[in-house]
Amino acid sequence: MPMERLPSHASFVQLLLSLQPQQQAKEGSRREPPHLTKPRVLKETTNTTMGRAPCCDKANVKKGPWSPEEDAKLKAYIEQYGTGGNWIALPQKIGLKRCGKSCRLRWLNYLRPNIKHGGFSEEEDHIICSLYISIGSRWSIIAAQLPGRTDNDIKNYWNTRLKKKLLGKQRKDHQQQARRGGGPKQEDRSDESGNPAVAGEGGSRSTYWPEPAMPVYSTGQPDHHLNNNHASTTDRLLMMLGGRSSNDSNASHQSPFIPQYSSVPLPQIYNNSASLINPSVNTTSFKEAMQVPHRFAAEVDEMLHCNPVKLESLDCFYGAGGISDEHQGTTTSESMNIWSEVSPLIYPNVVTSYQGMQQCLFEEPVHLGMQ
DNA sequence: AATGGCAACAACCGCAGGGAT
DNA sequence: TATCCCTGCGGTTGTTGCCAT
Repeated sequence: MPMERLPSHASFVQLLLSLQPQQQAKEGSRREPPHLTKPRVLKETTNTTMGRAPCCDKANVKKGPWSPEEDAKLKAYIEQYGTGGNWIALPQKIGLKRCGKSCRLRWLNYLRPNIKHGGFSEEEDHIICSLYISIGSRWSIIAAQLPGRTDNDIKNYWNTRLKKKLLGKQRKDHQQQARRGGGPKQEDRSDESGNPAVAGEGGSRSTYWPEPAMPVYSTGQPDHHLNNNHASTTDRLLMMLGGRSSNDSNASHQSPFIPQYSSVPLPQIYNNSASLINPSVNTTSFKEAMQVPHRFAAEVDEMLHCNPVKLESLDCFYGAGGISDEHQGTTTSESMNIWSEVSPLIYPNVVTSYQGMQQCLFEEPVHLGMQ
């Protein structure tokens, strides 16, 4: 029985509301990477007297890729009887020498009906990016917005492709800039658009970010800062993430994100988005839920500092040609067509978050340390 | 043809949350 | 209330296949 893949607004809000406690727990117990603590040993001997009891008998459990026979067994059983609410006991019933968790994962990520693999569309790319910006690496929530996609799939896709698209473009720009000793130039764009092969899925391992397809966000209010043509994309990203503008004389080369997260009541930013998604939502909980993970901030920070000057490749997060750039033009309307088909859960969330941040910046500078 | 490097994907691991007892 | 057990999640590693040399 496949899970509900298209949650309603209410259920999505519920999901968001459930984020914070988990996040706090995660942050509080962020552990060292396995390679720093202990090697990933295939534990043949398990200590049953200390620590956590193993979920299954590791010695009698098969690991590695699933065979077609195993797949068939598992699928046939679940389709006929369901999981029975107990994954641990399931492999024994079927006669599979697999861990229950492994069975669950195999079913959810591969055998479950209506699963899509590979071939992520540009729309899906942007949905993933948008949600990643909004909520960080909450892959299960992101997956819930992409019918047929699994969190594992999306996670892999992000780690292997999307992230590299950004980083790869950053490096390219950085190199070009180093060669010229100047800032971003118009020919950068024409070079990309004139070379469609590099953006194709097939082949290129040094792909560039595809042509932006996000809508231009209308803030519905005077936007002194963002309508300033001198406002760099860097500034926009910094503000979007709750940091400060690089035009701020106090801006330093330190991470613009992490200190702010630790000291700024960032969730205030999300007031508007909460009420927009569901007016009845408890905004306090929502605000708490929408805290951006520190790890995400650090990651974006790393991207930024790869090339602290030029961030045009991240324009996809804001809209074609930027939010208020003069040359938004036709690309914007085209992208609007694409985005009109996207789940309304996603776009308003990002847009209103952005709005809220602007508001926060202009109305409550004290919260951003801009006093 | 052989080989090394890399990318993509599948799968595993450990932790935290939450329900059941 | 405390404890146990299961599930869900995110991070990470292992495996496979492709490509360049």
